[in-house]
Amino acid sequence: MATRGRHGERREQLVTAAMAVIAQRGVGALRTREVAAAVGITHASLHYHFPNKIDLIRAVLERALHKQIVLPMVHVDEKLSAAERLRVLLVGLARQMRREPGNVAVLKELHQFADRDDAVRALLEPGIRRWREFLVTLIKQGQAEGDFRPDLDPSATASLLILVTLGTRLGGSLAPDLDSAVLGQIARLLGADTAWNRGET
Amino acid sequence: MATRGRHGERREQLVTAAMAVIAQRGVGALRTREVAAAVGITHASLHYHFPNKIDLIRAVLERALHKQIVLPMVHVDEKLSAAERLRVLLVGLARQMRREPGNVAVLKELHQFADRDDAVRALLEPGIRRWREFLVTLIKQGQAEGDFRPDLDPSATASLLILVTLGTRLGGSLAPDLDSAVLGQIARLLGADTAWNRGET
Amino acid sequence: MATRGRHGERREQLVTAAMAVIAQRGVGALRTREVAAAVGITHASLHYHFPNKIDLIRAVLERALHKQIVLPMVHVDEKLSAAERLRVLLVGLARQMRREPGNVAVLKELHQFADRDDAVRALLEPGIRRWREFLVTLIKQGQAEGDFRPDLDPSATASLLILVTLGTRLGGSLAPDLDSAVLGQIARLLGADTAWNRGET
Amino acid sequence: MATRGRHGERREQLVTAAMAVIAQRGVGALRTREVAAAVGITHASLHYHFPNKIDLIRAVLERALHKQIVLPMVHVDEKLSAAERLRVLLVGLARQMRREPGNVAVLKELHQFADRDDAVRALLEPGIRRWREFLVTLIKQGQAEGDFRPDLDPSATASLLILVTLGTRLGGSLAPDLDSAVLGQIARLLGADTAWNRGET
DNA sequence: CATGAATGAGATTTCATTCAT
DNA sequence: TATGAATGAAATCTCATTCAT
Repeated sequence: MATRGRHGERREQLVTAAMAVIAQRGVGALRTREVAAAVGITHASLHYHFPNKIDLIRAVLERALHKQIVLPMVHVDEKLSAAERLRVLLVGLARQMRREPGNVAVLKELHQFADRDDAVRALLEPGIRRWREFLVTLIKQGQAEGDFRPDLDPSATASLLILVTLGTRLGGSLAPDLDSAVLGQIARLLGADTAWNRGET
Repeated sequence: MATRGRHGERREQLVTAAMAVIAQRGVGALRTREVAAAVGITHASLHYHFPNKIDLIRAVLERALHKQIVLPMVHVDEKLSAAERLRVLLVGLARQMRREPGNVAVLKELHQFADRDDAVRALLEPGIRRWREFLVTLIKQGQAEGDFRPDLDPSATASLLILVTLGTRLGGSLAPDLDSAVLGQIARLLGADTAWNRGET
Repeated sequence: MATRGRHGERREQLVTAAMAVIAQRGVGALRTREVAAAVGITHASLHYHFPNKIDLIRAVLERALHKQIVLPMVHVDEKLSAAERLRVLLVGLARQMRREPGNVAVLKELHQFADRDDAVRALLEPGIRRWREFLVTLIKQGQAEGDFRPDLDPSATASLLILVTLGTRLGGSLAPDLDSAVLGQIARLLGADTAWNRGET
Repeated sequence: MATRGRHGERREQLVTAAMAVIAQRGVGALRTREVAAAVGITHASLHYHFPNKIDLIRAVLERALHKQIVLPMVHVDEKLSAAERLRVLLVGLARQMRREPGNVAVLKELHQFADRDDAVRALLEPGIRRWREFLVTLIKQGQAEGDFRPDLDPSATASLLILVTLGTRLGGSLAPDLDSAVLGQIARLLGADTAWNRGET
């Protein structure tokens, strides 16, 4: 409220700067001074654009969420089979995490935040919910297409996959890589006797 | 190994108090004063037991790690089959996480910390490494005993399971529950045609 | 050069206040809170002008040095003979020290400091070096003008005079006064049979 | 009072340790903990030997004073001429300062202290007074023996020499060395036409 | 003589926030 | 929009000192 300047170029610069800091050193290390300085204004001026520090953080969250969850789901080629789309999705996720570690770090930080900030939580939750719904649909389709084992519980399997992505995203450098070996193993586990179970990654 | 003290009763009290704070409000909200007050001493006195705040944090980590990772691994009945031991382990983990959410929260916080504090990271890393080794062994045994699919890549599967536990642990309230549906699904995925795949959760 | 500020009025006030404290009770007794209060701001505000306590101390030193060493050298009447200029300089020094004991005390404190703070030392050293060069020149001129004994080693004599001034400045209340008896004695010692040795202080 | 243990070996060790710290880093950096640790006891135990920190400091002072002022005066060969004794004294002082910089540093620190601690001052003052008396006597003797200029004002000259020694002692690394050139110059200045003025250092 | 434990009284520094200009 | 100046409220850390054992 009363937060958004008209076209808000400065605002965007500030969000970008803040995101960089959060990615590298965590929300806990976010200093308004530093962010302001990064775009060439005083920390006093930052408060014109974001009355509170928390508003700045939320703006960062919005942006990160958009890039990491919304975009991937949108961009999968709709002509592929469900099994292939799942694979493409996971591979893409893994690749993007490798390419934009900053984004991941930001999300990680914000997950942490979500536990105690309801507003942040409210932003994060629907993202996960949609992700789950998407997976469930995908799994059912895959079963219908005969690519996935028919005895899969779509919901439980979606949970499983969500846990895997969360583990990857939040485990940081301590988590095992979501590399092709692991992705292949997932494929083989989910696959019906026919398709994935016959062989290739 | 830690910092001081033969008896170290006070030290333990302080660690307990600090753990509670971290669990409820995060490392970022840890205040030495508060911790000290919680056990009835001055913050100056706290510094007698822990010269630095970070030493206190590390002590908390050691404890949480011990309870959450070391103890579970130790307490599995060695007479069970590998498949059953894995299930027991996962069920136990899920149960303990439900029973001691504080511990989980602490670990979550400290995972975050690990990315930037090498000392903390050094404590966390071997825990994960041993957990992985344990899983790999278990999977191989399960395969030898005919309970797990022979085409499982033990290492990749271990990675997968680690990601799942990390996801559970770090996803917090946003992560899907590691409930019996999910555990059952895991069992069915890993199982050879014979054992787990024939039936019960 | 210092730290901040175009106007820097507050900065100057703070330096003045700090100088007073150092003069009366020593650098060791300098408290940012006290200095800030003396000019009517909070100690938090002081840190706006001087990020570190040490920056404040250095600013004090700069000022004291200027007043005590630079200014006196500048203000000697150039029309006098070298011998008379030396006497004027020493008399003036003695007088100023009597009039502004604060300044002396500050310099004394800072001399102490210089042994362990390179930045302070770097400020103090050129002052001494220029003082020495000035004395050497003066002595040579005095010799040329026939007022000083021709067998004086200008450098050694300069050292001697520096030691005397240092002794005066640093000896504090325990040092003998640099009074007219002593100044007269110096004059007589340096003088050629002609000039100073003939008489008055 | 009530400070001295019976034979006080520990006491001496503590004084030695404290002296080392003061010499290297100044009284301001003296920490009871450190001193205690240096002799292998706790800082709590130190307070058995020295109820107050200031008592420790005073003990250090007593020792330093004794070594630096009392001892040199005592050990000059009484068979020499006054002029030679003065030279021996100054040379010895310079040499000792070069050999035991720690002692000098301690004295320097304590001079500083003296300005604000009357007890310390009371210890330092008689040392200087006796030093002055000694010099006055020496100068008079030297005049009587025909080695010093008869027109020297013994008291003023003594002041001068005291200032020189103070300057040397307190100027620290910033002061000119009291080397043979300077000592020679002093000799030539004081010398009657006969003795020192004729030539050699 | 010595120690472990505790304490009081600070000291410096950090930082988001406010506000007049 | 932006800034300089100030502030409040903390937070961590230091250190001499005390005292029961």
